[in-house]
This record gives sequence, structure tokens and C-alpha cells, in this order.
Amino acid sequence: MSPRPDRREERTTQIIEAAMAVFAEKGFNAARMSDIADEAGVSKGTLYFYFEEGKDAIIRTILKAILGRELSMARRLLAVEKTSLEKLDLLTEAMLEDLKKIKPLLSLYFDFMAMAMRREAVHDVIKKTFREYTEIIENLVQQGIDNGELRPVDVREAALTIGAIFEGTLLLWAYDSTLVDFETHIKTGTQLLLDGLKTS
Amino acid sequence: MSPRPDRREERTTQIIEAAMAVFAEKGFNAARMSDIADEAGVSKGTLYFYFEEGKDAIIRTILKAILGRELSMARRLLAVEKTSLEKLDLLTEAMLEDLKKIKPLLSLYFDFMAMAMRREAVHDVIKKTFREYTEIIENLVQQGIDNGELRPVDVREAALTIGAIFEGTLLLWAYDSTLVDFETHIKTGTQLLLDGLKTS
Amino acid sequence: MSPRPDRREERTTQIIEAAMAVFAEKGFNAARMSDIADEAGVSKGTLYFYFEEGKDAIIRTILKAILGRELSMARRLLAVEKTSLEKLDLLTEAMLEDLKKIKPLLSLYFDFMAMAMRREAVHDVIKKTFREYTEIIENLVQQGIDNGELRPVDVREAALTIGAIFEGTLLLWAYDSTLVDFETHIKTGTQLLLDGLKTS
Amino acid sequence: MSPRPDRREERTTQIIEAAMAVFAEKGFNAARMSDIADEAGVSKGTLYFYFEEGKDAIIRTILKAILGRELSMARRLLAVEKTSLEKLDLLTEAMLEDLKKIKPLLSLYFDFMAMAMRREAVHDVIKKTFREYTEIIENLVQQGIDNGELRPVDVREAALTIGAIFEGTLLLWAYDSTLVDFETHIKTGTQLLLDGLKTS
DNA sequence: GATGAATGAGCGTTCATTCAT
DNA sequence: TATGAATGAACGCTCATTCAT
Repeated sequence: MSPRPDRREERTTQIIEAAMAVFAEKGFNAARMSDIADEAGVSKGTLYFYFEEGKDAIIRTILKAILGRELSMARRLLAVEKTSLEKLDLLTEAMLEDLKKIKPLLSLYFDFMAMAMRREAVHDVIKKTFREYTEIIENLVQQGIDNGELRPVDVREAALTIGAIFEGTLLLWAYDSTLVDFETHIKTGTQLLLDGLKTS
Repeated sequence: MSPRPDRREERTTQIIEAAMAVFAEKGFNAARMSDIADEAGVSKGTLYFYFEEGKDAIIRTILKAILGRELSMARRLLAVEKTSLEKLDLLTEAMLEDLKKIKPLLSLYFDFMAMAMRREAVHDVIKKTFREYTEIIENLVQQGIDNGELRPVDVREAALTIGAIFEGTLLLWAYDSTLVDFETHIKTGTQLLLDGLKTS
Repeated sequence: MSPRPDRREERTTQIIEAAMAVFAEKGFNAARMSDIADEAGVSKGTLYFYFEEGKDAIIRTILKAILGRELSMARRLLAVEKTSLEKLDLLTEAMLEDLKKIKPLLSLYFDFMAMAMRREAVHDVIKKTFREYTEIIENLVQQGIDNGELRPVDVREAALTIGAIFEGTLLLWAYDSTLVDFETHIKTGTQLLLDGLKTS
Repeated sequence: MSPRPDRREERTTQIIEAAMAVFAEKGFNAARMSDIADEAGVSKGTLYFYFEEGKDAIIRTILKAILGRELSMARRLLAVEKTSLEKLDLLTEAMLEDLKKIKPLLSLYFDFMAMAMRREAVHDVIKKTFREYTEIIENLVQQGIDNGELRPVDVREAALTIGAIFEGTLLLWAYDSTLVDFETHIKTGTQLLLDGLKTS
């Protein structure tokens, strides 16, 4: 009945998407508010109408959007009815799938990583994400040990190593996609590790 | 005609060290040329006398200094008279040692990583470093296979996985040093992987 | 055709009162149209519906309202049946009374004074007010001389001096209300002057 | 011996004088930093080199300059060897003299007055000036009473009334210089009051 | 009549860089 | 060699005003 439907959310999304594109291309610093406005097809003033706190608020919103998406996917895995090893495979697959989607935003991800070293707020969000991620993997490993699929290794160590392989491969691939085929290596790398974890 | 020809090098070093300190603390963007001048105890003008191209030239010089140092250390390992597994241990130790020294520069490292996504020149330097690093590890793995210490796995895969564990653990630790004890986990992680690579 | 023709006046008053409150608190410059809209409980657009020329029109309307009110009070005094000295006392009382009412608007008064130095229109309104005020006092002084209450001094001079004492005391008090008790000093000051004017 | 003489003070003065001219003409708000830069014949950047805190710092500096000058003059009067009445005359003369010089800055004075109603810092400076001013006059009046020139009136009241006549006349004159001849009226006004204060 | 989303000109401020001394 | 005063392009942000609904 309201003459104006909720345009707010629509516009916000529009701006965030424009901002992601601009940030990804130029980086947070080189990106101008006017670039974002142009990309979104609105005026500079409009940016401030929807993000009163300006550039920083836009960056924060994007940070949450990017990190938030990865986790929700991982959380769902825990409930699936599979063996731990199969779930770990699924986790790898899922990450891969997700990464393909946000590939053009990869530079943004690294920007956030760098930013986190100096901005407490960003640091905290990333830290929390990493932690939850590790916990999820720990759970999978623990299940694996419990049902005899894996050797009784230190769960935390194993989980961190898997996490490290994920992050590290991503890093290596980002800088040399010819040397590293992400899809192949993330699978093989995990496999190599799991080989050592399995009960012989 | 200049009274002391090596005054130049002296001053350059002085400026670079000041710049590293400032950049590490504030990041490339927030760091002001005047901050660097103050830290170095010279005037702003002097900065341009030694780095005609300005801020960018200083950044470039630092990039080479940081990435260059890690490699020289790794290269020497190849010549050492040890078994491959022992050499891999040594490599880990050496990296650990080095990392302790540059710990305060860690944020700089991440800045470069983020920068590399957009600046070809930076990207190339990092890529080359990663590549050489991988090759060194490949060599070690190959030696291990050749003398029967390791299973005949894909050398490239194994090397990349080790590299990924190094980089990934560094990342995880950088964001959550309470969750991750770098020294312990880099060793355990590598060990877990090597367990799977060893001939049984 | 409009359903309620006096709705206009109602709304106008509502807006002006809100504007006075906001202007008094923040000053003309710092006051935002949105502040006024919020205070009045209407939308920003409505402000422009009733004051097509915007902020300036609102300021002008307030100026007239403030300066207009003081005079009407003074004019009535002339007709009262009292001796001149008594009338001067009444004038003082009346001003005091009025001032108490508009005390929260005092900052507005000073804003107008400052504005008047640069805006002809404002200047004229204030000038006219001062002039009429002075004339009224001149009349009272002339009456006093005529009926022997006061020495035959220069009427204009005396009137201006009384006016100056009013304005000056107001100023002094506005900046240091602990040093100056407005009520006491305006009376005493006028009295001190009148002492010198009286026939001995 | 220093190659660069103290250009700092020179430049600062140059900027302040330019700023006074611009502020007097346009008012603090309408005056643009670029106007000041143009008027001073320097770049906008230079303004910030000498006044790091920007526009506000310039305004503050001017405030002190304007209010400060009046006081130093008044203070000297106290030491002069004259009767109190003669000193009061001298004070009037001195103020008059000073006012002629800063006449073009009168609008600035009113700006400060208006500003003071809302900015604590400005308020304090003006308050302090008024207070010292009043004390000086009080001293003169007290001397007058002590040596029998004046009636034993309340010193504070008398001083405030004199101050009020000064300020009030200034105000009246500022808004209607045709009605009020400042020089004549400030003298006559004070005289009228003093007539009432003198011992008969 | 009333709304509030949208606009965009314009401002204060920053800072890498230059250059006369 | 070294300085630091001076520059000016460029940016983030504000807010009075407009107008489709």
C-alpha cells in the first residue's frame, strides 16, 4: 500500500556492488567516492544518504559481506550425513565453488588482510572468522578420529594445518596462477595431508 | 668531486630504515613523507635528493630488500650435507629464525601482498620469489624421493603443499597469535604432512 | 479552494517557532534546514512549501518578529498618564519584562546585530527600530524638561545616552552575567544618569 | 647570520591582515580560505603551513589581536599623572582614537560578539577583556571618590554604567552613523553621567 | 499539501612534490 | 648537499534546494 516500496535495501545493494567493483579494481585508497557514485549511477550525495559515515562505512559493510558468506557455507556442512573424510572433501569443494564466484574480489580480500594488521575492528572480524572456521574443521577431524577413519592426532594441530593449506594455497595461487592450479592443488594438498592422518 | 662517495649509500640506508619503521606502523598510505623525514632525522627535501621518484621509489626499494633477504637464506640450504628430511627441518628452522627478526615488519609484508594484486611490478617480484622458493623445496623433495626417504609423490604437489603450509600458518598466526603458536604449528604441520610422504 | 485557509498561518507559526529555537541554539550558520524540520515535526520539503525562498526567508521573518515586538511595547508608554521620570522607570521595567521573555533568544539578537553590518536589509530594520526607540525616549526627556523635572539638556544627547546605557548594559550582561545583574544595573545606571539630569 | 631572516612572523602578519580584510567584508562564514589566500597573495596550502589548525586558528588569532589592542591602551592610562576626571577623558579620547583605526573592522567585532554567545573559548576571551576594562574604570572612579572629585557612589555600578555607555554608543553608532556622531556622543554621554557623579 | 530521496556545487583540508637559497 | 617554505591538485564530505510521488 505504501507508495514507495522499500527502495532502501535495493539502493544499498546497488551501491555496495558498485563499491566492490571499484574497490576491487583500484583498492580502497585509490578508489574515489566519485568513482563509486559513477559506477552505481547515482550522485555523490546519495552515497552519503545511504552510508552516513562515508567511505569507511562502505568498506565495513563489504568486509562483513565477504567474510560472512564463507562461513554460512561451512556451517551447513556439519549437519550433512557423511563420513568425516567425505565432509572434508565437500568442504574443499564448497570453498572452491565459492571462490570461483568471488574471484574478481580476491584483491579485496587481500586488502582486508593487510588492513587488519592495523585496524582493530577489521582484525577482530577476520580473527573471529578464522576461529570459527578452525572449529568447524576441528569438529570434522574429531569425528574422523572417533569413528576410526583417522589416527588419533592432535585435533587442533590437524585442523590448523588443513586451514593453513587452504589459505596458503589461495595465496600461492593468487600470485602465480600458472604455477598453481587452485582446484587441483587444494585437493591434492589436502589429500597428501590426510594420507598421513589416516589409519593405515 | 663529492667529499665522501659512500655518503650516498649511508644516507639511503638511513632513509630506508626509517621508512620501513614508519610504513610498518602506519601502512603505505597513511605514512607521510614528513613522517619518514622525521624518523630519519632529515628534511623532506633530502628524501627527494636520494629518491628522485619519491614515495614509490622508496616503497620499491623496501620491497626488494624484504623479499630478497628470505631467498638468500633458502638457497644456501641446498648445498648443505644432510638428508632431505633434515634439510627440510633446517629450512623450517631458518624461516622461523628469519621471521623473528622481521616480525615488526609483518604488516609491511601483507601490504605488499595486497599491493601486488594491482601493481604488475610488485606482483612480478613476489611471483619470482614464490617460484624460486617452490623450486628449492621441490629439489629437497626430489632428493628425498631419490634416496628413498619419501614416497614417490608428485614433487611439484608436495612442494606446493609445504609452501602453502608455511604461508598459511603465517597468515593464521598473524591474525590470531593466541590460537596459533607459530613455532609449534609450523613444525607440527610440516611434520604431519611429511608423515604422509614418508616411506612406511 | 484550500480546505482550511488558516492552516497556512498555523504551519508558518509552527515553523518559525521551531526555527527560532534552533537558530538560538546553533546560530544561523550552524543551523541546518533539517534541524528546523525536525524541531517543527515536518519534512524538509514542507519548509520550502511555506517559505519558498528557503533559509533566508525564514531568517527574515524572524528578524521582523523579534524587532517588531519591542517597539509596540514602548509606543504604548507615551500615552500613559504619568510624569516623565515615572514613564522612564516604566520603560525600563517594560524592557526588563520583555527581555526575560526573550532571554533564550538573546543569541539570535546578537546574530542579527552582526548580520546587519553586512546585509543592507537587516541593517535598515535595525536602524529604524533604534531610531523609533530613540525618538520615544526623546519625547519622554522633552516632557521632563518641559514640566521642570529635568534640566534643559540637549534632548537628543540625553536620549541617546539612555539608549546607550540600555544596549550597553545588555551587552555587558550577556557576556558576564555574574559581574552584571541585569535588573539591578539597568535601573541603577539609568538612575545615575537621571541624577545628573534632574533639576537640583 | 642565518640565511633566512624570520620570515615566519612576517608571513603570519601578512596572512592575518588579509584575513581581517576578508572577514570584515564577508563575515567569518562567507569568507573562503581561498579568498584569504588570494588576498594575501599566497596559496591555500601556505595558509595551513602557518595556521595548522586552519580557519579557526586564524579567527582565534584575530580575536586576540583585536581585543588585546584595546586593553594595552587602557592599562597605560592608570599610570598617568592626572586627576581621575582627566584620566576618564583621556580614556574616552584613547578609545576614540583607537576606534578610528579599526573602523573597517567593526563588523568583525560584532561577529565576535555573536560568536561568543555559543563558543565558550570566544566567550571567555571577551569576558576577560570586559572584566579588566571594568576594573580599570573602577580604579579611576575610586580614585575620583578618594580625592573628592566624585560623590561616594557605588564604584562598581558607576564603572559599569560608564562601560555600558561606551559599548552602547558604539552599537548605536554602528547602526546609524547619521543619527549618532560617535565622537560627540561618547563625550557628551560620559559627561552627562559624570555630571551626576560629581560632588556638587 | 506533504514527503524525503536525490542532487551537485562548493568547501576545508591534506600532502607529495618542487626549488630558491 | 641539504633545507623547508611554498605550491596546488585532488579528495571526502556537507547541505540547501528540488521534484516525483
